[in-house]
Amino acid sequence: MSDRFYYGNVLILCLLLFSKKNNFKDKLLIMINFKRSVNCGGCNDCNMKSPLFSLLNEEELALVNKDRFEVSYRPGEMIFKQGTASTHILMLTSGLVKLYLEGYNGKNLILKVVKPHQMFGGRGLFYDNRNYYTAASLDNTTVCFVNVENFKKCVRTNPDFAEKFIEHLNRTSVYILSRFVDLTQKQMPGRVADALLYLANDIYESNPFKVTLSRQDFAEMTSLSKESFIRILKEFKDEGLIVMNGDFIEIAKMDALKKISQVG
Amino acid sequence: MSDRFYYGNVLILCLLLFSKKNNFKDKLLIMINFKRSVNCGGCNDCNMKSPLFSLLNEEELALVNKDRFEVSYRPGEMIFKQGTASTHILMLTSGLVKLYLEGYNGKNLILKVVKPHQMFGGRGLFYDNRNYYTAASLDNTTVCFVNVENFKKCVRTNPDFAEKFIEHLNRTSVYILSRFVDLTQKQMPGRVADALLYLANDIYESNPFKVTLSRQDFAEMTSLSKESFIRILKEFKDEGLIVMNGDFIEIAKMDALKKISQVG
DNA sequence: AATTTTGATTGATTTAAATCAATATGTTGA
DNA sequence: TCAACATATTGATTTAAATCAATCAAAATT
Repeated sequence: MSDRFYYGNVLILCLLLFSKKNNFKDKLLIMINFKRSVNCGGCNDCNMKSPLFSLLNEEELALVNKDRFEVSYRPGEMIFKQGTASTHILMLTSGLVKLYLEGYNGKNLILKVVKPHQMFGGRGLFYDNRNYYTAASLDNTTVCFVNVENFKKCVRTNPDFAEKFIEHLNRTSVYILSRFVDLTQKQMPGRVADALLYLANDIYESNPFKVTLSRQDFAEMTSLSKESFIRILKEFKDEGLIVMNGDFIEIAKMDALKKISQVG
Repeated sequence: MSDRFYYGNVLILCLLLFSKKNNFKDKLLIMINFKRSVNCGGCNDCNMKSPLFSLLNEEELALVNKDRFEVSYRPGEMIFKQGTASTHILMLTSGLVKLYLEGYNGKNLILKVVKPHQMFGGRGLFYDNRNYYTAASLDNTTVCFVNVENFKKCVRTNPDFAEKFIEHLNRTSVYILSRFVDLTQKQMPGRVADALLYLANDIYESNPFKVTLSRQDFAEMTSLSKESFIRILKEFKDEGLIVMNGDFIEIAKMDALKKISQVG
């Protein structure tokens, strides 16, 4: 655990001790007893960081915590595969994960990138408990596995939790719908612009940003061939829209790129 | 109301009077007091026909029934529009409805076709209560509008209902995901085959079937231009895969068409 | 019945993007 | 340090599908 991370935690602790929000004192007691790991301090971490898990009460939190476990992955490793049984809801503790559909002739389609403290998996929940996409690490990554049966119990006992979970499902769906239109109707420059804006603004939340995606990943994200993606990227570079430096990409003309994204 | 429909109802009534399933006697009492219309006998109809609404108890059913109303549409009429507030969950009582995304330059993308006793709307539920697609009638259609606040109350009070609703959301999502891959990876013949198989097997559930979709609708369903769709359809006809007669299409070689769908 | 309008069909042409092929650059491992 | 391999880039060519332009057929309107 880095020093920065440690001091950050201490700061949050102090702030919360003086606030009455979320029954902090009670939660503190549970926290001390929870299993801890390198990457998180038990479900209380999520309880504070995730708008979903913060809705659980002590008892529910303990239930979720009971069977949870963490796994680390190196870049490129698969976390779960499309078609297999969905036995856990996953929470990304650190790193970056890609969710993709395995299509025809070995062609994949990256649906979205997951960043820390976001949930994934569970699309088959209450349906047929299967995974409908594959998840793979893009980085050194740690993932927390929450038993799906325990999760389901919480959905049943806690209406706020159920509502928030439905919100999560719908938010993801709505995002996928927007990508659906983008990939079927925009042409190459618009789709490449979308991918760059998505990474800078939503995923890495910095500009310039260091990409851990391969060109192949980018291609699967924009539903283009690798070569076509590279060509458009080069055009953007030649036009001064972006600056590339090693693994870093900087969006130099944000407004111009947004315009390309909108025009399609 | 047609005679066939009437006798069908009487038959169901008799069968249920002798069964102990679903507290039928209690429900009968409510039924008599419920608002009735040409197309349905109040929410009890749904209570019997929909796997979702059949999970509601008397009280919840009465709540849902309180503010519900029915509207009829002629072919082509819009039911709700993408971007507007989602104030109701809708249940199709008769006819056929297309759900489509409004994309760029007036191009639409038909997500799915809804058939009677299926629910639609509510994708923005618990999220931002907006409609993320447009719904329009493909036929003479009647739709039952259920107040979204009443629906939400049922989700909170009835965990079985909540679970079934999540199942519905996930089932739809999973279908959309499969279409996502199909439309971005298959080429024209595969997509046209998909559309024909979908209509015959899932929507009209008959072969031959009478199409109420225009060529433009087909194009928006396959993400092709109208002309390209027509060309492939003609190819299929020339090859004897399908037989066309007026508004009717018959899939003559089901296995061959399925093969084309799979190959892409 | 004649006319206008709308939707469906067919053909010719253009365009976007994939594929194929070659080269370059970077990484890993002996 | 250099080979072996993977990944990235660039160029030439092909292909799939859109667009453009007519024509045809079927409704709707006068």
